[in-house]
Amino acid sequence: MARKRFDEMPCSIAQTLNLVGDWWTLLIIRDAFFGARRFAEFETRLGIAKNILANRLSQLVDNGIMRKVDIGQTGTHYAYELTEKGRDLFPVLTALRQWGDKWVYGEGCAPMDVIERKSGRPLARMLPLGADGEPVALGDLEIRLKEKS
Amino acid sequence: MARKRFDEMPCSIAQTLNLVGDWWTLLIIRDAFFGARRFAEFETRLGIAKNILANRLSQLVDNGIMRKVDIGQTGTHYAYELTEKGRDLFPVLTALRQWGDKWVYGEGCAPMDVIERKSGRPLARMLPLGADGEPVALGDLEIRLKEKS
DNA sequence: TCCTTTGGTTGCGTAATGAAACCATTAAAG
DNA sequence: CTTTAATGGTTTCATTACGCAACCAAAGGA
Repeated sequence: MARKRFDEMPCSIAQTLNLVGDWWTLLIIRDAFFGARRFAEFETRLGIAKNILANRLSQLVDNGIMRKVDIGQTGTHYAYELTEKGRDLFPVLTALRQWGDKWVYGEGCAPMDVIERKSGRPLARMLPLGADGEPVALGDLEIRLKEKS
Repeated sequence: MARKRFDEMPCSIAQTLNLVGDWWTLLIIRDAFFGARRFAEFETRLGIAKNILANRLSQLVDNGIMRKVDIGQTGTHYAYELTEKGRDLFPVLTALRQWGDKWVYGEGCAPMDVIERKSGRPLARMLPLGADGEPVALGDLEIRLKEKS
């Protein structure tokens, strides 16, 4: 049967995965962060089939995560770029990358570094912090579900 | 054809998605964080088909993200629990949740809050920080690819 | 004028998904 | 001791989505 949707799950994680949680979508967004803008660019960088790419890009545009800009004079050249909503996924990609750096490649063996030009150093490891700015302990967390109105 | 694998992509994001990037896997991990341990618990919480759940759990165990523990005396009761590698995905889930809180539900309308007991307040918004502890500007980043040895 | 580039769409075969039925082992109930 | 239920799956089968390749239309360039 069709892929199951998580639409009805009252959970931000499920909802987010519903929008960007498929095999290719986050990689498209990654390449957009890394500078890809054109249809053909995404195609060759990712090695993705054209129909899948077209489908995913139009979903991303529909969901307000990317925007299709008509460049060139008459309408056969387009650029796809991230909206603010899309750029706001940067923490998600960073968390994924840092996990892979540590657990897939091992500390110091990652195939790519993301460097802050200002300091010349890599980004700090992202950790969920409490209100006081200290890393939280998993055991100190409490999930509070809201009543549905 | 089969789903395309990202095995060969030299990128921590692709590698991480390869391990946890499928439709159900991150939701299984989410429920593990929220206290689910038994096969049937995951099944009813998620509404997932048994074959898919069995498949995903065994993948997670194979990849070292979860561990299958024999509870009960003789071997018909098992608990699935996160390893350290799995618990280390908490930043990923937090980033996904916070994005959905903001962009799907809107600030203050999220269906669940994650509260730090110590302070009684929700976690801070996760942001990629530079080496100096200040949030990074997207424009100030540089990707540095390592040569393959 | 013809050829190439861009950005797709269409068909088709195959793999993965999801529902339901089935099953073996063990605990619990009577 | 026999029967019943629960746990944790496996199997079967229909449906869907993925991936490849071929095709295509509009615009630009030679």
